[in-house]
Amino acid sequence: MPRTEPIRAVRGVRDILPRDRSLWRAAERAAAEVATRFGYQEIVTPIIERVELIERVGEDTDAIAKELYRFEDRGGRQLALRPEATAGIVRAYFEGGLNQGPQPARLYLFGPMFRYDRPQKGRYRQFYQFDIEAIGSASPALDAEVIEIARGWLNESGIPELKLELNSIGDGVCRPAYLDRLRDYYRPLEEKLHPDCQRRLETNPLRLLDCKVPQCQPFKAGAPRITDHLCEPCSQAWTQVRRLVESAGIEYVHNPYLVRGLDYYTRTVFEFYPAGASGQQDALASGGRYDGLAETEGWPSTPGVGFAGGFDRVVEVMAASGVEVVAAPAAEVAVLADAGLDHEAANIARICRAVRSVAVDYEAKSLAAKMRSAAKLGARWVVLLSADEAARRTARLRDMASGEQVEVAWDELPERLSR
RNA sequence: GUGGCUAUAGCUCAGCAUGGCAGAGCACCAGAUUGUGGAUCUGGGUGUCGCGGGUUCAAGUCCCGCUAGCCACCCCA
Repeated sequence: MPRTEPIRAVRGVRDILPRDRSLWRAAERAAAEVATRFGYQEIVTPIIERVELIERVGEDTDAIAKELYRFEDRGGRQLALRPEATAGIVRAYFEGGLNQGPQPARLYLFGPMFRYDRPQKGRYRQFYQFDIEAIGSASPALDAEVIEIARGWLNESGIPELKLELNSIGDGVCRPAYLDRLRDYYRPLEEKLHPDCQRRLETNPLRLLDCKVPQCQPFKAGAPRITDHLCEPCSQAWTQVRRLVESAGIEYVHNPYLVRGLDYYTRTVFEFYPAGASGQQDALASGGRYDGLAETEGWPSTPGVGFAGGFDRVVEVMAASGVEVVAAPAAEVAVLADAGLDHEAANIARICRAVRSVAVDYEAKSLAAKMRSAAKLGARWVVLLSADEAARRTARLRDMASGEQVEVAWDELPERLSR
């Protein structure tokens, strides 16, 4: 028999198997419950979008240049697998007329996102996010609200110890003037910066602040802080957000180096880390305000705020912190019939399914082997059937915990199983 | 996109330095058990040694290329 290489999964993707699924489900349930409690409704948007939608909002960034999962469809359209949810949700907000309903539109979404980079631990080409967006309001109260939702989700997922970092990056009014100050500060130091940062100095000076290269670190402390140079509206919003977060009982640290690289981000930015996290790579959820995004997409200027949280990493942290979800057995009842009684076994299973989950073992194996399988399945009961009993329309019901076994008429099985 | 490490049974891995019969544990199957379980004992190997090429009398082992995985960098919209 000729053999070929078995077909394996595509590079950088993975399966979530039944044994892991219960933990994922717990994280998803926590997300949906918290979102619902805050009046957010679920939205589902396509995982494919026009490449312009993604490129428009992330032009020039490495992320788009190198990591966008893009392709051409059969009609020659340039498409991308979405790398994040916000751009698509904002598009749907206008296309679906949510801009004409009560504002803000409070929305949440679960789903896979894609990035085309080299896989490593915790970074897959297909990964899963929980996304929250409040679109159509500039109120700082919503910044605090989405922060509270993020914390609520992580807490209810079983991650109580969190670190919240918070910052404001101003807006189109005050940021340009601040960026000039930042450039003025860094220009004399240019030669001491590493090459990427020398380039950033002119192209994207905010990025200088969250550079992680050791040689650039000494200069950060003396750099001007944007929170000291906010315009009046931004400054008031910054004060409000902090006050609201505090009154929600949420501890945070102001990290003046927390930034976003793209112009449409405004004011609030935040990230949640697990308590012990040191590096920048461990953010469980990150978000902020994006008052310039709708306009970037070509829609009417509309404010919005939200966050995205990664299930892959959250589930990892849950497992590491000992969160355990009792997995339900695949079937509560296993039906084991002698050879040739498949019909009768299926009938009995159908009867029992009125009250319990039931799986039939149709394999041609010894009874001992079938009992072994039933035990491993976690079945609480086993229904045994021989030809004699089938003729009488009875079966033996065995309680796997006690080992008690009684002969029962088929019709009485549901009653006995529901005790 | 860059660098390092790795690839042998369904899974985890040993064997490779110094080329010479394809191995272990777990899992799985069967039996002990005149049909009844997760424990125990006994038996069973289920394999293109990732793929392709090269060196050699001989390659799982040495060399080259490719693919994939892991780790880190870049980046994380």
